[in-house]
Amino acid sequence: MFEQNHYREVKAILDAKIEELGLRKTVERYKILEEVYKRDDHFEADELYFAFVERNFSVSKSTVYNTLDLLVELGLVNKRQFNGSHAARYEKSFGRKQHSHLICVDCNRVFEFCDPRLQAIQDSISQFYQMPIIEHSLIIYGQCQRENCQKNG
Amino acid sequence: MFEQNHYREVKAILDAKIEELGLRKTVERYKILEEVYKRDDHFEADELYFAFVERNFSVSKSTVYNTLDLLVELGLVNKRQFNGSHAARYEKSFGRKQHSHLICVDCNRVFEFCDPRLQAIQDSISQFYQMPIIEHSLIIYGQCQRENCQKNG
DNA sequence: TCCTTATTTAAAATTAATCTAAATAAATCC
DNA sequence: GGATTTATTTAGATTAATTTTAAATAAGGA
Repeated sequence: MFEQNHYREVKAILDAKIEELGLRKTVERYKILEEVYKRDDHFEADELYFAFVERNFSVSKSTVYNTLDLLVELGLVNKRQFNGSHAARYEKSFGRKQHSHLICVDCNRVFEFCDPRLQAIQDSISQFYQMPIIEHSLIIYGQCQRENCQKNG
Repeated sequence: MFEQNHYREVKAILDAKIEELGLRKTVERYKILEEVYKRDDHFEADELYFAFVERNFSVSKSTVYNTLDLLVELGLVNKRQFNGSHAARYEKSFGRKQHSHLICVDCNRVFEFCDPRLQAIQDSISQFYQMPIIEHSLIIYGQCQRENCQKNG
């Protein structure tokens, strides 16, 4: 089976960052990175934790939270807060263009899109307010109306 | 003192909606609506609750949460989730243009702006995905760098 | 005024996330 | 390789925001 995700690349990055920062190379950190890069969805910390539980790989929730935070800091993972939902959602970020989300308010399906005009808006705002911009988050809420779309589906 | 907010108008709307939906006109609902329309900030449910406590008007937290939800449903209040912060934030919505937020990641100051290109993006997305759009949320995170800007200020 | 039932309430429960202190295990030293 | 140091993991307790529950209250109609 050929490599289907960017695990090799991001592992190399994590290796380098860990050395640079004098951290330790723990089994958990690499396992979590690997799992994150296997997934294509926008998952909660809890979902990741239970994916491990199901597969009998033992990690604690604390480690899942801590490691996700670390990966976010290192720029390997994005953290987002979607509408209403109390819990934060994560997704891999390496090798992916900065993108926005379109979410179906009925079934919660997530679509990703990229519109260059958003960068233009960001630039204008940065200039107008004379503020350096760190990041932005655009979420559009709509109704996908697919035949199998249903509340909380 | 002249009227400084839209309380009269939104009260009329709430009246109508309450009648239309067969709900009851309770003291709490109008008090909360009034307080929301006195404020110009992006407040948490808790902050609203404590504003009442300080003024010796007794409402329970449950009612604050329930009523804010109701006002959101009726379109009189907007609910937003800003970065990192666990708690949801609310603001009045009547008589206000749809706007986006620019937030200082250091001091949490909130700036509001409006860019017509965002509507254009929304329209394109709606057309491309063939989905009716309910709403959108754009939040830009930057650093305001004012002299009195400081972490958690 | 009485009656029905929507609404409010205090308190308990839930959820997501963080903190704590003890146990474990990387990395370094000899 | 074995001992040592200390970063990391862990289970469990804790916090914060919100929701639920079931009893008490009060709006609106008869």
